Amino acid sequence: MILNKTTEYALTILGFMATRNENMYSAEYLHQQLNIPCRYLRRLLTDLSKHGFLKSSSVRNGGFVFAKDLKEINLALVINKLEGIDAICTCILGFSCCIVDKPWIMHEPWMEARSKMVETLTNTTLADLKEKYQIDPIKNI
Amino acid sequence: MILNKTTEYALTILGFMATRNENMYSAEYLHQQLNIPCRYLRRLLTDLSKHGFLKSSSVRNGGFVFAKDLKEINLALVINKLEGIDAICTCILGFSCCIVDKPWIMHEPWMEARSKMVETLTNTTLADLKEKYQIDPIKNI
DNA sequence: ATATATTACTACCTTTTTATAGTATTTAAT
DNA sequence: ATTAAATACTATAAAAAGGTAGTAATATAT
Repeated sequence: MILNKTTEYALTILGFMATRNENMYSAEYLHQQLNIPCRYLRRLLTDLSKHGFLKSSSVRNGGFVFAKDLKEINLALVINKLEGIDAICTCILGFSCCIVDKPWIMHEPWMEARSKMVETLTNTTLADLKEKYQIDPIKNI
Repeated sequence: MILNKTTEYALTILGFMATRNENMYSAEYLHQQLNIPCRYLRRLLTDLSKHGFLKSSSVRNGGFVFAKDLKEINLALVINKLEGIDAICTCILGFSCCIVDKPWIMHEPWMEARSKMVETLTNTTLADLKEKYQIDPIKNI
């Protein structure tokens, strides 16, 4: 009931980028700012590009920028892409031992709890975070 | 944002036990019914006893029964005991990279989403599940 | 054209989680 | 006292997640 590290990193990266006004973020820069293991961070940035959140330019002074409008990226979307919630589960509703004709006893309370969480996460976009937490690039710490 | 297997197993076991009317559940019986790896299940049952949810009797015709009233066991409690949510986090609020004077940008939306989930899970006890899903021991499948 | 600052790919290592195996312990029924 | 049906303990194996290293690819500034 907690995010895994990879997802935590991804949210940290996207949240950081969303609340600054740089026009390009290199892996090296993000590594310095966010204290995420360097090589793992790079791999994750590539993944975030493949997932369509970022686009990369591997050129001098290159790095990563958002591939779409911040309004279009909500937190549930990021979590789903990274944790593959839809893909992993044999049961469309979330649990391996939960099958259609003999559902898991915990199915209903769990899904109720989970859907409330997902609702909140879906309603929060990176644009919302930017609005709330934007950091002035001049006194950028 | 998904439960780990161990927690899933634990909820499955406790939910199963809560909705039947046997007076004793052996590891072997639970294994047959729930399709959880046998040896792992046994260890988990011991853990659930140590956590105070069950009590065991290692005697002929022994097994496991609840150690307390079903009303006193809510789902958040089980999850917390198994996933050690309180213990793991250096930040009291849930994230390793989130420190008091420089909180994680995602802190607020994540905590809001999470607390809604926890609220629902806290409000669901095994007694509620029993009431809703109790299975007649005669036609017990 | 070349050098350079960057990302991309692939293989591998480490740590954590999940699962198994062997043996010891418990205690009621006999 | 012995047997037997159960759990308890400890070590280890297998699988998954997290992290590292080396090298290739990209394409612009020079």
